[in-house]
Amino acid sequence: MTYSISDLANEFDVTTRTIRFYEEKGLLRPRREGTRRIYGPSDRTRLRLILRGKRLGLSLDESAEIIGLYGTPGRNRRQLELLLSRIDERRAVLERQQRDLHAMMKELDSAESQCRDALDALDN
Amino acid sequence: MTYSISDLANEFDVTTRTIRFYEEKGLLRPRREGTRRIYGPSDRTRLRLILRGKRLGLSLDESAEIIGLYGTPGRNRRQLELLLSRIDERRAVLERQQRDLHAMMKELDSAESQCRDALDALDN
DNA sequence: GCCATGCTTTACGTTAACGTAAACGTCAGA
DNA sequence: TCTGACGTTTACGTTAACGTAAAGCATGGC
Repeated sequence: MTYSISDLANEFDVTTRTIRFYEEKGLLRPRREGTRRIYGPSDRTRLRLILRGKRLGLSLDESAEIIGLYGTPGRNRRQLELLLSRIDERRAVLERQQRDLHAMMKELDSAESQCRDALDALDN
Repeated sequence: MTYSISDLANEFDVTTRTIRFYEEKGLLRPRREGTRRIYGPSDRTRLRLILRGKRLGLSLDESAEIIGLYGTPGRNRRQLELLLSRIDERRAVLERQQRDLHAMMKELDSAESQCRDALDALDN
């Protein structure tokens, strides 16, 4: 399965400019057919991961780093241990986000309750 | 309880410039004592909410909007219903973030497993 | 009286993540 | 043959969220 740049742009609802920008930043490396970019399934996956990172508020560099964590398990012990600690760091951030998310959810719930109460009061 | 600008800056680990910037953007409204800014508990809370928003990847405008959702339950039915729909929109975003967060967590878990396996293999 | 500390305003600088426009190649279809 | 849809590179523009001076007021301690 291969994709053109606008295939991906349409599927993920971004502009082609955005996709080229990600390539410029080293996040994507499509092969070329002449001058045209040809994206394979792995490119598509990387794009998915980048955009997921964005929705979580990550910078492109951060997304790049995280994507780098999946994949090459490294060679020597030092590298592996460093990798493990990076993973832990990331997890800590995600766990904090989870708590923040829950807190914000609760506040939305309470705001909705108040809102519904006010509406009920209007209905008398 | 009141706070100076550097009290808050220290507590939340941001610069005073950041706090003044938030005020400039209308997100904070400390009272003044002469020319000095004096922050009360509610200002402190707002700052907490803003920074929580940031950790979730929200822009300052988005945080401002969300903070606006808590508080004034609005007057008429139209306003209340509009408020409810805003709340629903926000909740939808948070739910998506929750899914994204879970997915990324799982991938980190799997990366860690692979990493540990590789370490075990080195230990023979 | 003087100096350090902390506050103030004003203003220009910086970075990330694209948007936007210009100018050009290529290829299938009328 | 020419037009329109799609692709390319190059390059300058834009917005958000601060950073970084510069210059000045106030005040408490030595």
